[in-house]
Amino acid sequence: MSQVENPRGGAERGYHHGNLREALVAAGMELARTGGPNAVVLRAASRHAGVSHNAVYRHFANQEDLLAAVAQRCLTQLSELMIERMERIAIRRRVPRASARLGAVGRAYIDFARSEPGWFRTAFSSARPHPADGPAPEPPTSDATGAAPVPNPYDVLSAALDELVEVGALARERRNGAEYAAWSAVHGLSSLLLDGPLRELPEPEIERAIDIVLGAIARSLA
Amino acid sequence: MSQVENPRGGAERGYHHGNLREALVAAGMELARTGGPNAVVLRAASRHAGVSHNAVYRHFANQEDLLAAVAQRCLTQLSELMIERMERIAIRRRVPRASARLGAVGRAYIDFARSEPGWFRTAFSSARPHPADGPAPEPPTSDATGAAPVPNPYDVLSAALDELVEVGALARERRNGAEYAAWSAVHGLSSLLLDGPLRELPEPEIERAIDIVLGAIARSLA
DNA sequence: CAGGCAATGTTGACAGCGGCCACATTCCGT
DNA sequence: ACGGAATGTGGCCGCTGTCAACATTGCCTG
Repeated sequence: MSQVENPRGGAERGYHHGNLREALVAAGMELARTGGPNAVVLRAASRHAGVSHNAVYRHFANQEDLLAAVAQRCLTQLSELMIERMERIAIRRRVPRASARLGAVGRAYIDFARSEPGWFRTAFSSARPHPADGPAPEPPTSDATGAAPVPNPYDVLSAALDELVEVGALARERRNGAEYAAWSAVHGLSSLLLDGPLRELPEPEIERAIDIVLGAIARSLA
Repeated sequence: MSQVENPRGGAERGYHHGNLREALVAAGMELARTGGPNAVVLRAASRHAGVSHNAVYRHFANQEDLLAAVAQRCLTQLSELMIERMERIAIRRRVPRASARLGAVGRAYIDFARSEPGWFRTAFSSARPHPADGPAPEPPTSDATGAAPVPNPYDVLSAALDELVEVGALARERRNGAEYAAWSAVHGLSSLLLDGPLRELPEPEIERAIDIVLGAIARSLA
């Protein structure tokens, strides 16, 4: 199931797991994916990692701490989808491209919520960001693993808005605080579609709602 | 603690509680108020109602069912605050009044989330609306208690938008789907302020964010 | 008015969970 | 080589949700 292996590479292991922390987070991600934050359960995660239930406490203070690490990873997943979708936009003229990139970011946010509801709910399950999950554990490394430390949805959205300003499609005095409006709208729609009264909307009506909300964002920035 | 009494009015009771279902929902509301949906626990609720833990199953199918009833009541609480704040607006000229009423509805939504975070989280905790908690139990009553059967946040918001149209402040072709945009914005901001990265914003910045979001809603409707 | 049935509440049991404790094993620096 | 630090194990407790069996009461019917 889990792609996390111990350093020796094989499935067998000695007394020590070798990569337990990562394995536990990965197990937590699987649990969260289908069951949301409430499914991120210590004993299930440890079973999944093939380890005794108390081994968890060598890497996390308690269940909430593990959940926070999983939530952090869910946020990263969301950010990565946003970045990927944004970079896929291929328009040459700068102004429409900047607008399209902002729209793609918003769409990605909503699509992520709808295609990975468990992860989305977990990402915003009220857990504080996990302190020891942000920067890479080894600062002196030549960081060949990747430049982005920990992508954050807020930063991705901000970048898209900054681009709108650079291009001249958004007045600079409107820029200040624009994240609040745009982010609230896409996040709110996502939440309402998952857990709110919009939960039972038929598919075409959902598409209409998405278009309306994204359109309202664009109009409020214009 | 609980204001729910059995029919005989006294604290003592016989074998039957007399009003257990209501007492359990009230107990669930107390639990949800401080601890959110995860705190709505069968055994705690039954203890609170002074009843054996299995008595719950005579009124609710399982814990999720009780939680759904509590969530429904949380939604009602939210709606009532929205209505109260909306009706408090005292402006004579129709157009600014309609705008102010819509703004009051949005403010009420956000204020509710911030002043009763446990209830707000519970209201949107993914539980389906409880079937047997909607219409009043006694339809043949002369309904002196109130005309609104079960106030719904969506309906309150819709009414405010309808008023904008009647007054001429909102073009009729813009009315369609306007709930999605307005509701998403206030709901999203509320969620982000409670459980999202906006959680740690200082108070004045929070006020600024609220003003920005409400302003963006008004502008997107204009 | 009496009997009986349905509604309601109780007791007991079980498995799963989070969190402690003491103990076992292994890794690594000296 | 050795000894402490890091890591993993097993046992235990109280809590929870849920089931099954039983007890009590309200109320309808005859």
